[in-house]
Amino acid sequence: MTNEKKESLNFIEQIIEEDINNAKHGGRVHTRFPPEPNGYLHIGHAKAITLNFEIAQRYGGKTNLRFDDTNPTTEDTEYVENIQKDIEWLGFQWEGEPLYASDYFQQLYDFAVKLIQKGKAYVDDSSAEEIAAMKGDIGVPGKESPYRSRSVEENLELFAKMKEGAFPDGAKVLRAKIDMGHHNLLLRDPVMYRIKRDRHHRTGDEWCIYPMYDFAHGQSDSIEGITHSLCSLEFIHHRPLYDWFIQELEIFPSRQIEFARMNVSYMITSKRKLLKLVRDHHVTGWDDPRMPTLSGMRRRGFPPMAIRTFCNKAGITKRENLIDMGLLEFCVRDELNKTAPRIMAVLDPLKVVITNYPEGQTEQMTVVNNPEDESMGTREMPFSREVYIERGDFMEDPPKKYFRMGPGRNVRLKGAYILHCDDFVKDAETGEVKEVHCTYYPDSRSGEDTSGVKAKGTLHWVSAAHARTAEVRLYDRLFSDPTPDQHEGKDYLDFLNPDSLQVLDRVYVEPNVGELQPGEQFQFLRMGYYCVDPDSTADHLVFNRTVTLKDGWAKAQKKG
RNA sequence: AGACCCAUGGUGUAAUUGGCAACACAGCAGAUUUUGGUUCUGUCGUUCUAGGUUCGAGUCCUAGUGGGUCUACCA
Repeated sequence: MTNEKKESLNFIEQIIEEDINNAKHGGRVHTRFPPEPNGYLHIGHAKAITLNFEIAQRYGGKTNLRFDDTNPTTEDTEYVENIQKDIEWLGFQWEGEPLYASDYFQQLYDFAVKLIQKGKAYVDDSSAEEIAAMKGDIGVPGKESPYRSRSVEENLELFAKMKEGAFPDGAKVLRAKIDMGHHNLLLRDPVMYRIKRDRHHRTGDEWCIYPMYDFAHGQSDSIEGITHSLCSLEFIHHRPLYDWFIQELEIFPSRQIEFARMNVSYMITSKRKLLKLVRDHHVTGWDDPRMPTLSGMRRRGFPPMAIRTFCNKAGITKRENLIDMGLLEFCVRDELNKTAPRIMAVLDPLKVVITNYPEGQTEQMTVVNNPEDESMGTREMPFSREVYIERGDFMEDPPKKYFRMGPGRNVRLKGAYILHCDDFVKDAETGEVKEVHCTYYPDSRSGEDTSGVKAKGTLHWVSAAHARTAEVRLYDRLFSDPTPDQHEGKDYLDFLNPDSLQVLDRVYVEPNVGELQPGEQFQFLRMGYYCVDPDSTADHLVFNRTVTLKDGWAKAQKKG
């Protein structure tokens, strides 16, 4: 093996390697990704998914997909399906079939009975309000419930009746008997089971009692033999409870390890806030290309590998973090630069007439598809007397450092000829430049240029007679503030970027792009990366802007 | 108020576990370029504070400061 630089380990990898070295669990590594099927996956989930799957892969382990479906009121199979699709899109495959916490309802019930028999759980008749009132406060001990000292027999009987449906919703709960004075509120006799008669998306009406997160998650981990249960920092206070149940139940000791969730500037990940964006039509849906959801980023054209690279670059620690969205964009560009074929498209067309080019003549110009990857080959582009260039590539009176077209200047059309700009025509009313007149140097053809003419710059272009028309949707960040939901007294909706979507309906695209499939990605030369939207049809092409190219000229201009 | 977690350039993450603080992104300057892209080179800038242990502290100890989390029959 080569002696490469020793790769540094994050703190979770360090724990795992230590466990492997100590032959803990026979050196086995088994992780899980445990979404609740009540919403769409977003960039934050991508981090958890990437971590769980890649870390298991790295140590020859496995990763389960387990739906944490213990709350029938909010959960649905629609989410189950989309979540699976998103994980597969990222390129991961879970071990075996998808698993469900609801598969373990009977086992969980039996666990609860065991705890009752040990005198470690009791049925409480108190209302939710009473339980909250008796909970105490931060720094203030709670009070024990009057039902806390029921006999094991009575508890067993009442719990069985709860299951049979003898009591109305909310009438009783099963609680763990731990310590009402504990400084960790979660250890003040946490609720294990509640009565709820909602129809469950998988078990239907089979159950009317459902376990709470704390009495389902760790137990499910244990049942599946999960060795390292990775979760975000907000569960750190749950760990003593996680461990307490495992110890009292005497079951497989999964270990919970917490890491800081990833925050990305200009993005929000609150399910509630995302839902509101959809409900109030600030976006077109969960898969709107501006959404931080995986389905949104997919539609936007972010390659899954770029998202994974981004998650890895963000790293794993226990600190609060705010990662620059620029890093995500860098990962997207870096990936697309290698993989996306170049085509030419003129977003804001300006007609150029080549006055010395024969009318009715067409030449085929050979253009490389990707200078980064020769194997992607070349294509032919028709060239004729009238072409479109980008309006921004012409200036009546350009400054010295402007490397584009202006009166008297020579500019190359990429892959074609060098043009000399002779004249331009303005609209009498608006003053807008309508047309530019040029002459071409016949011996300057790309690849066989003997003209000796120096071009000021190189422009992309499309032959007017051959161009295809397309709609292009220019997307920008959804919010104008890096942390829209972190401002006191202001709502995140106050920071919605009014220019997050701009629709161009008369874009000219070079003709030889073939049959376009939704999701297909291109670099519009000099303009950015674009992908075919699912709305696109053979008659009406629709492209989404994934991300712009890095633009040194724009930056220089901004500086003035 | 109590408990718990955290603190390294603008941002994020490292530092062979006590031995010359580095990598990436962003920024700046330049070279190359038939994409003002890519690539390449250079450059800017970092250990929260105060004590202590030590030959030696980003790393260990104490205190402080700052930030975060926790009182759902949600997950």
